[in-house]
Amino acid sequence: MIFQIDFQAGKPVYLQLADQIRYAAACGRLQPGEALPALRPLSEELRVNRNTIAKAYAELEAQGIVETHPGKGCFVTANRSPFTEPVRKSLLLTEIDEAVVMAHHLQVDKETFLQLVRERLDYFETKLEAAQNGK
Amino acid sequence: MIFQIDFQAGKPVYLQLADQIRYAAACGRLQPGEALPALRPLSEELRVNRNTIAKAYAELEAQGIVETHPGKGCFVTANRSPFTEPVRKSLLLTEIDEAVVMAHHLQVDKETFLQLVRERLDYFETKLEAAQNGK
DNA sequence: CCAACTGTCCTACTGTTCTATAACAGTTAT
DNA sequence: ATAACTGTTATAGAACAGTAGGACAGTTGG
Repeated sequence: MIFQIDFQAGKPVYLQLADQIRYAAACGRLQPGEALPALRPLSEELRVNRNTIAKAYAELEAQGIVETHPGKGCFVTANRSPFTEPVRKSLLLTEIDEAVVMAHHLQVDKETFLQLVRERLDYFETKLEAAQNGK
Repeated sequence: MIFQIDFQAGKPVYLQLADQIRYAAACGRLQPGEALPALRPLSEELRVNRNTIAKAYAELEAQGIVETHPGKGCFVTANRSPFTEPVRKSLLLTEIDEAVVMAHHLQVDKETFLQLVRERLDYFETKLEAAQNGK
């Protein structure tokens, strides 16, 4: 379990960490029910304050990706979003539009873009299956 | 030309504005060569400081979407990214992965996701063609 | 030239992020 | 019970990002 923080990236450390955990959960490297590293050990490993780790975990809890239990730890949840169906669809469309708009400005054509999306979907699917069979 | 700022969104105003202009350029509502609103009039209309508008324009200039000329104004550029091909592909993959990861946590399956992406691509394509024929 | 417009620069205030520290409360194994 | 873990809360301070207003410099049309 190793996370990589870039202190010169401009992006807040707690968001970098939250992104990486969210990513790991999506590709099965972190399984539902699995415990995240405790605040203090991880804060030492990443050379970051405890509160910064706690803020990342709080961020993920707000998104329904982990649950924290005082005294026990922070655990990856089984997949369930705290948002209603219309809200989830709206959130996802916003994210998709950002990618589509970026593709336009980077002059990536429609078919190339769709091919990239398929590749990434397959990649995550493969990773997920491998992680589930492995355990 | 009307932009909509949400002061309670948590997202910085200058980024909200940059996003909307980038979006408008991608769907042809803003054409290459067209001038953006001047700093002061737009800052009055949106009830924000001139410098906030200027920061949004600077953000877009760094992404190669607009060019500003002191004394003249800020203009939408013909489509050309300031980044090299590998950098552009990496930027786009990061954006795509964010959407794919979000789809996973929102429990949107692969086929539904792909269908949403196709819909949005078609939507932008249609908008772009309509804008180009209209002018 | 000059008035009215354009964007730019500098300074200041505010909120956020991160750090650091301390004290607190729940859980677990001994 | 106690020791050693877990996360939580509160506080303070430094560094930085976001926003704002005044003064400045380039451009344009009368």
